[in-house]
Amino acid sequence: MAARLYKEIGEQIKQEIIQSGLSVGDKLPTERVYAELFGVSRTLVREAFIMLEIEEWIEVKKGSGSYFKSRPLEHSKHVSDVGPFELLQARQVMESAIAACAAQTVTKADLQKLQDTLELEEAELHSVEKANAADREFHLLVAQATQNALLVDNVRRLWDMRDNNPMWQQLHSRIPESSYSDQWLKDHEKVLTQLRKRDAEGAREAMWQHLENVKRTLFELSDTESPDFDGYLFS
Amino acid sequence: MAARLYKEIGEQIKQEIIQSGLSVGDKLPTERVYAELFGVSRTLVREAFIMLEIEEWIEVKKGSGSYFKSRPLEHSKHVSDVGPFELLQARQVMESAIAACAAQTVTKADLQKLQDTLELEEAELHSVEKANAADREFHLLVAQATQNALLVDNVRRLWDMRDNNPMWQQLHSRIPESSYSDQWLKDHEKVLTQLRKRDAEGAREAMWQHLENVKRTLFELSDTESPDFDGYLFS
DNA sequence: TTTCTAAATATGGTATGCCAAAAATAGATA
DNA sequence: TATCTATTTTTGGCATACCATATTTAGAAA
Repeated sequence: MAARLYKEIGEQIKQEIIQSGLSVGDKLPTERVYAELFGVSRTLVREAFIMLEIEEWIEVKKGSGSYFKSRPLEHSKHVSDVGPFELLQARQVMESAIAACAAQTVTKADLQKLQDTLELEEAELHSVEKANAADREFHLLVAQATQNALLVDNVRRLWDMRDNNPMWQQLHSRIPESSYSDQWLKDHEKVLTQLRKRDAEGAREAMWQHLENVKRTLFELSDTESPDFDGYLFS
Repeated sequence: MAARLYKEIGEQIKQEIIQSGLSVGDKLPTERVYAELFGVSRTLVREAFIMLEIEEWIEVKKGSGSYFKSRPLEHSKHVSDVGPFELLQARQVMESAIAACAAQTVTKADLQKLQDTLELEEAELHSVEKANAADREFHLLVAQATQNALLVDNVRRLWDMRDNNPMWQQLHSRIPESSYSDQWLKDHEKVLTQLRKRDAEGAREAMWQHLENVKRTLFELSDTESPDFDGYLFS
């Protein structure tokens, strides 16, 4: 069976690292040692090392050796494992809180950028791609107004998941045909208005309502035209 | 200069993929083609392909070829790049919103688990390791009560960052000596009480206040004992 | 013409060998 | 003895060559 032999070797080496009680910074056995240990060529061990290096388990130094770097964070849930509804709910919870936070830290420069993006959205309504890009940009700008890189990072992650989710792409392609775009634009305007007022609760409510509208739109689309989404939306 | 040549080649191939307008599922040029194109051996291209495979850009099929899989999510901010204060602020914004959400979806089973964990925290106050683990468990359980895997995932990510952050470890090691632990325990009890009442705003406020207390504690510790943290906390 | 089969080809998989940089060692020198 | 230097050894970097499997092609049979 064993397609991807280097991966198996890489996993075995991970186990070795753990079981041998290696500490961060410690030197690993050399490629040649592992090659002999596993009875394969050094090439394969080297490929396994590259895998571990990409996954940030080890650091490889020419002429010196390879060193245990860290036991990296667990892998996050995979993009395709999450349904659009679950994703939107997460966005609603997070982004509304972020909007409230942003209302207290937003600068004039931030507000200007948001205004520009809003106008861009309006101008690009006819283009699915560009309107979507501007939409994403607007939400990211709100997060950036918090001055907190981790919050920005989380919003970006959620949007990346959305844009990479095949189910979303299918649904999203139908949206611009409808009149929803206008509603979303008004929603964004409301968010911006509350941010201008530095009204935390107002911004929270505006963002919450916006995503509530998006959820409803998504639900109507999936309900009327694609009954095959049943059970998946709520996964 | 260029240690890790395979990484450079991998990055160049990524650019090629983007610029050539390749769609998901499309076949990539063969390893041999890239080898000739870049004027290197196939071995290096193969190593670059392994990198792209680990990063989920491509899928490699023996005898057939390599195929564009997806343009994966951008790498998140690295653990060590973020200061404890920024991390806590992110947790405060997110976890308070999550607590509010959880108040509306929490089950009796969830409440029982939270209660058990709370008792465990109380019993393990003397052990830094175990108290910390129970602390983490409590916050994760709150997130799990939302029934939303993405929210759980985000909380877990933030805690992973905390536990892997060297600066936090340094600060954290001093905390159990103090009386703060008692305060945190009471905070957790308040959160649980609000969840029992299914009071969203109450839960939000309780969690917010809890993390406000943590922030204050951290600030006092870093202020009084470690002036060298200046400028880093607010990065 | 269509379809099935076998040979040829294309493509990734693995192994071996030599190169270059770093580290360790031995010896000279103060 | 201590320290600097030259040399050897260790270790990863890269290339070439051959193997195994999937795909394609050519040709025979229906």
